[in-house]
Amino acid sequence: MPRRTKAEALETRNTILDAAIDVFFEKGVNSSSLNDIARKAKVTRGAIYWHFKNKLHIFSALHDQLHSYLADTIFNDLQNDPPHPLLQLERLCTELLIELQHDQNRFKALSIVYLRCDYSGEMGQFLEQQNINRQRTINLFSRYFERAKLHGHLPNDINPQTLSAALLAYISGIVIEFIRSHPAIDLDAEGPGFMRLFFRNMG
Amino acid sequence: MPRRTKAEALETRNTILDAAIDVFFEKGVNSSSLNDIARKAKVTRGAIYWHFKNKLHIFSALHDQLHSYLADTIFNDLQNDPPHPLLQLERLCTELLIELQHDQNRFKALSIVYLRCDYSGEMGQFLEQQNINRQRTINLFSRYFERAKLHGHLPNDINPQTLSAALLAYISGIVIEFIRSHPAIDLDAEGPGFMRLFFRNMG
DNA sequence: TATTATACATACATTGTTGTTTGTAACTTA
DNA sequence: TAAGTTACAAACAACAATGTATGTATAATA
Repeated sequence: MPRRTKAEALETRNTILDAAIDVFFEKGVNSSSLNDIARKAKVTRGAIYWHFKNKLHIFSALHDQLHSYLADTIFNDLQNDPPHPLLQLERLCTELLIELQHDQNRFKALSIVYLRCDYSGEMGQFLEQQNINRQRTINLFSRYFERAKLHGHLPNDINPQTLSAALLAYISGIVIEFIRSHPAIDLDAEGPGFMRLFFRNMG
Repeated sequence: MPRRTKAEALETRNTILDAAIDVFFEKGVNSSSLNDIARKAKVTRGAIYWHFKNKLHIFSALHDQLHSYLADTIFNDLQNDPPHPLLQLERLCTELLIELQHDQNRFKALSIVYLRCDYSGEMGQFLEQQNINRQRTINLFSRYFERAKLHGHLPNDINPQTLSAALLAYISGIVIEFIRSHPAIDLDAEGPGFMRLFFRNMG
């Protein structure tokens, strides 16, 4: 019995996005049909085509909402201007890892992005976006290391940009191995040790 | 003008596999049809269905041939029984990174595995295989670190298994970032620096 | 309150892909 | 050298998914 009010329509849109996450997580982005998503959301494909141009645009919406999170978290953490930037950064990274183990939605989202989609063809555009975000993250990490250098907590021969890129690679690696081998790795138990290893000879 | 001799048939099979790598790399595993592969290999789908049960079995053949490589390389390197295991391991990892930049086929294969396929459904079986290989690699890395400990090159409070897992995550992270951001990262230039960072506080 | 735009559901036409089946020329082997 | 088997090609049937077009009840609006 259409038609719905505007608020209800927005709700429908969110219902579709939530359903898409579940379906993408179960069947993979490519093998998920709009019918699958529609059934999960208990609407028809008509509703989906009303809110989104096609499956790519659904993924795009999910991708956007995922990708601001990391940068925002780091940016907020940087506002604290801590006296021990390295310790602060280590704690932040450790928390991010542990959080991943407990936040089911973030796990699903990252699992989709890293394991359940295929960035060929039109999906390639999202790689570019991920690279932009990657550079931003590296720059944010750098701020910690530059501060650490000012405090004399870091050897002079170390390049903050390189170190940041290394840290990002390290974290990405841990996250991806965690997801790929799930549930073989316990980030609650091993996460802090991993991060300690990276930071142990700096502070 | 069939039929071919046995040697020619094997050649056809390899032609199909080579074509599959190219097509998978271009269109992604999921979006590649057997017709695409057939055209690239200049055969018909009939030939493909003769040699392989379906697309999954083509991928399986590629996956197998890819996944023995890393373990073999490390295993061979271990035979040298070097006096400075840490330096040796650092060199090995650095070489692996640099090689990736120059070996087009390995790049394509890793790009397919990390970026151009979707491990949902039946493809999930390959994740299990990757985990087995992951454990094997960690165990091989551990051998280096245990030797280093014997030589007194490593602090006693460090667990070789954890360190190996960390190293693998680090390398995986670098490789994946390299592939995802291609061609933004130059492993010739940055690879050695990345590895030095990991090993600098040990030897 | 009449009208228009909205928020969908339903139905349809098209297409691409898959697995299978059938056909066939040539290699192999007894 | 004939029979059987192999290594494919070509044709077929069936489905599944997509995009679109149409229908429609209702909210918004003037």
